Amino acid sequence: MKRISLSDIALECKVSKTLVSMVLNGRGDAYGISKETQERVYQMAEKYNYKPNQIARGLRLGRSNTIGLVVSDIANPFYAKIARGVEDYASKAGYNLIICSTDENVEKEMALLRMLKERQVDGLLISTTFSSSREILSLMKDNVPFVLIDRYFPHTDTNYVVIDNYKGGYEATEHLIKLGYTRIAHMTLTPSHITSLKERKRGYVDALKKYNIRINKKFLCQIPYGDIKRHVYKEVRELLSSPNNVQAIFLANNNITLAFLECVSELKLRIPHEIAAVSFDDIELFRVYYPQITAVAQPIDEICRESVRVLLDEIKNRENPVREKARIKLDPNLIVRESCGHFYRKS
Amino acid sequence: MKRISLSDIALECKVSKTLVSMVLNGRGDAYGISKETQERVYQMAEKYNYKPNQIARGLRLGRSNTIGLVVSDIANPFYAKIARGVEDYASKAGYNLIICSTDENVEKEMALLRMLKERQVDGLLISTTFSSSREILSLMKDNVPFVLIDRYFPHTDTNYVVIDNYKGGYEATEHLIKLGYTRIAHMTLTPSHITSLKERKRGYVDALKKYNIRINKKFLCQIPYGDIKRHVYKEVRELLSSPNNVQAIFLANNNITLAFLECVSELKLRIPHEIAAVSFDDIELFRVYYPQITAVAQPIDEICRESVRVLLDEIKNRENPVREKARIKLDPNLIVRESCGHFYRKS
DNA sequence: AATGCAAGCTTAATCGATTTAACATCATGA
DNA sequence: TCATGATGTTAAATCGATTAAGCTTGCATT
Repeated sequence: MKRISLSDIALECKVSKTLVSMVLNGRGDAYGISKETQERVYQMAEKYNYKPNQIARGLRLGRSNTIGLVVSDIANPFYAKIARGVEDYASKAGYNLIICSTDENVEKEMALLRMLKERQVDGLLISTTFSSSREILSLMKDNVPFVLIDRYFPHTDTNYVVIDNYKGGYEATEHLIKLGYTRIAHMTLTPSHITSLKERKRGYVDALKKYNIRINKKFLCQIPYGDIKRHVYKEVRELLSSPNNVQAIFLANNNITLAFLECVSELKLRIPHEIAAVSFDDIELFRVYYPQITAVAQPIDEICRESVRVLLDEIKNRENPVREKARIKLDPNLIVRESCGHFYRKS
Repeated sequence: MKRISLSDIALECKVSKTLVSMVLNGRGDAYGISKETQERVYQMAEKYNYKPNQIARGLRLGRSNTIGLVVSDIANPFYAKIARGVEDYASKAGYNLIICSTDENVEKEMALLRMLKERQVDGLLISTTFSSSREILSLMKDNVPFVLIDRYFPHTDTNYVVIDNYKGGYEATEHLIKLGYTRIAHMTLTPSHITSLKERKRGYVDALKKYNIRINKKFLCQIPYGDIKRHVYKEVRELLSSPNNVQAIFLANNNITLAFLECVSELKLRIPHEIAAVSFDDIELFRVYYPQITAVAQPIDEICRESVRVLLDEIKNRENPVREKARIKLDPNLIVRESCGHFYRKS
């Protein structure tokens, strides 16, 4: 019942632990262990179904071959996909993933980061909910390699792999404008310090400015995380009520759009006739929905590939801390479908 | 830069490691350490921002406080939700989660299980892709506590927390029958040994039998995992072609339904008029879609709560292996929405 | 015969925590 | 005065692996 350890194999083979370790790590030849002995060791390991204790190994080697992934909610399809991509790229390099959800809660994130450090993760991929880089900087003091993904601090010198959210917001809004809409709302989340959402909003505002459309404060809706559905309902009703009369809406992420569509369905609104919509994030639903939802897609695979690459690179070169940080900003991709139609001006 | 260890604190305080360990584990009083010494230790730990190395701790204590979650694909919304629930319940008990995706690939699952054992996970939650309990039984030999979730082997004595898939399949089909449909198809996945899917199919078949509806082999579609979309297209076209003329369909999981809806949208089919549909699994999309999709919902939170409870229980009582295994079968829940309408017999 | 050297293997330290058993020191009671 | 006990603390073993340094052989060389 007891698990088999190196010593057990050594004992059984009547050789030292050292030798067993060398052989099983494939360095038997390099250390000049005779073929016969090696064979004997392999046989015993096989026979007793020996599996090295990676915890002991990790302790000795000072690494865990584990990386931590911190996101707001792993059940959010965007992060679920990120998790999957990161899992694949990380496992190719022999790393495992500990996944943590923060629920956009700063204290929870701090506790999780602390715990991940205690677990000696070799590195971290973080979609942080922090509003300032202060807490993140403490990671640097602790000398834990990390890469910010999805959200970042432009003026802080850290690795990051993000997308150009400003551009995404701008293009989404511009798309609506070019179709003839002028009364365009934007619905986003609070806490409003989340950098990605801030950038999307800035893109929205700038696009309107660029086309000389007056910014209407009433068209800017902030939905609190945690009670999305109810607030979206309220806001949609107001946006469509007579003095406002919104024609189109730019939705800041898949969560909001989900709530929006649910609302649309219950209010029996027709998209795009009664309200046109563009969403950030591209989830399956948007291809399946009728009408199909125009969306700003994030290059998820690329985000995963790059962030893992940068992180592993950082881990390898941990000793050399004066390197350039990787600052990677990927382009989002506006996928035009049917949810914006074409606005025919009421004459 | 170097991380602070127990010895560092001990050295700094001019006391032994033992004492520091005792104090920081909150057992200072129990061991009769003087208040002043305790205070000194706490201060130093604080000052140097000491964080215990959980890997070393794990090695000594023979546990990792980690559990492994093995599913087919963490990007699948059903499993993403499972992961989230499990994360929450596990973290309450101080456990972390290593998540692995098998892609329904037996070899991959074997490799992952091996790796998780090497990492000394304290327990496993597995939605297995194995077709027989043989591989699973080897886990028992290794004395690793585990709970099968979502899929199980009825005749093998393991812990499991599953739902009554037969009942779900039966009720979904019966629902269609009672609405007047008789030409009812079922679309499910291969590999066909996945127990949950087999049970759903059995429920479908039995419901038809019960209501004396002849089972038509052509109405039973097996879609290969890995190329779902293309095959669903082909099958849908055939089902609706003249000699078949299917009126309703029972879709075996959210993956298939997603592909089905995409197909419906492109073929411009109307639900339920041209084809009625019930799906297994209940994802956001189904509430948002127009028409809203009738679905068999799984009690995800309960699955997570129970499986974590059983697993932690098993871990606690690892020494006593002759206990009764937990065999938990939860009820699914048919949520009637709009996608089945009411069949008016062509006269 | 003494030396050098390679081949093959082992000893012991180490990673950072926990824990058992023991050790001082001092006060108390017989 | 000496045993007893409480109080406060520590030495050393342990978990299971890795690795630097060292130790036997036996053989060839001088």
